[in-house]
Amino acid sequence: MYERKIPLNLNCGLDLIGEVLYGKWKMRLLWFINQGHKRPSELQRKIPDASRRVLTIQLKELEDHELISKVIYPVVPPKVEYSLTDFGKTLIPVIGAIGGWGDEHEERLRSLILKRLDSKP
Amino acid sequence: MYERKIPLNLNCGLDLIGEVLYGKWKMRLLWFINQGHKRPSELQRKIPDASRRVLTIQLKELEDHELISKVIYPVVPPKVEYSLTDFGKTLIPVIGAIGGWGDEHEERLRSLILKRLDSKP
DNA sequence: CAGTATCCGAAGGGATACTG
DNA sequence: CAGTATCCCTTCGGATACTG
Repeated sequence: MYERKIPLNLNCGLDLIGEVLYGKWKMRLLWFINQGHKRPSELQRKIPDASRRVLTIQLKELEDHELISKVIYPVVPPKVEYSLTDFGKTLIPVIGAIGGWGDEHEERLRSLILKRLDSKP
Repeated sequence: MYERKIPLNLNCGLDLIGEVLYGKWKMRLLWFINQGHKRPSELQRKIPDASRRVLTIQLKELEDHELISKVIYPVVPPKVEYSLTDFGKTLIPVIGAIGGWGDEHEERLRSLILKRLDSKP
């Protein structure tokens, strides 16, 4: 049985959603899958900055958390498709709100983030 | 000048909001500050699982990102108060949506998270 | 095409003790 | 009360090469 070394907090909604959405590319994966980009190679093309390994890992986590489901077609070459579960679909408006806020304040955010990095260590 | 070793992605709203909200306790800090819990010791009491050091760091980051502002009263013992900026206030509905989704699916999430941890390594 | 194995560095965050 | 300084370990994610 797995034992986390760093304590897990599951006290409130913010903790809980953190557990399923943390991971650098997860929200984008959900977003693109929702838009109909279902195959791993497609997602990889949509998110070229991510390594294939990490995409696979995060897709697996999303699947374990029942936000997406996976269908493997027994053909050569292999074909795989992901789709949102009903549960996963309920998250889309939330991700929309998050991304919407980010888009709305895009320039300001970019400048604040870069300013902070410049003055850091 | 600071240089990130791990690439920074600032391509879309989801990246940008990630930069300012990543950090284990940041959303909760904003939430509690919004509810009128302004002093560090108060926040510490609200979030006992976090160490004082990390709270200080994350408060500083929120301040650098102009989501909160800090007032230091020149008294002994020291007194400090944080408040949301107008910019920070625009985030509250988003955090509400995030936490709301988490609360709404609380039981299911908790069980999924724990199940995944159990079967992990 | 999809996924796995290995290796490694970066960054987050916890504990503790300390200062003003 | 508020904040800082160390120290250290966990976890995340990147690069690359490989298998079915």
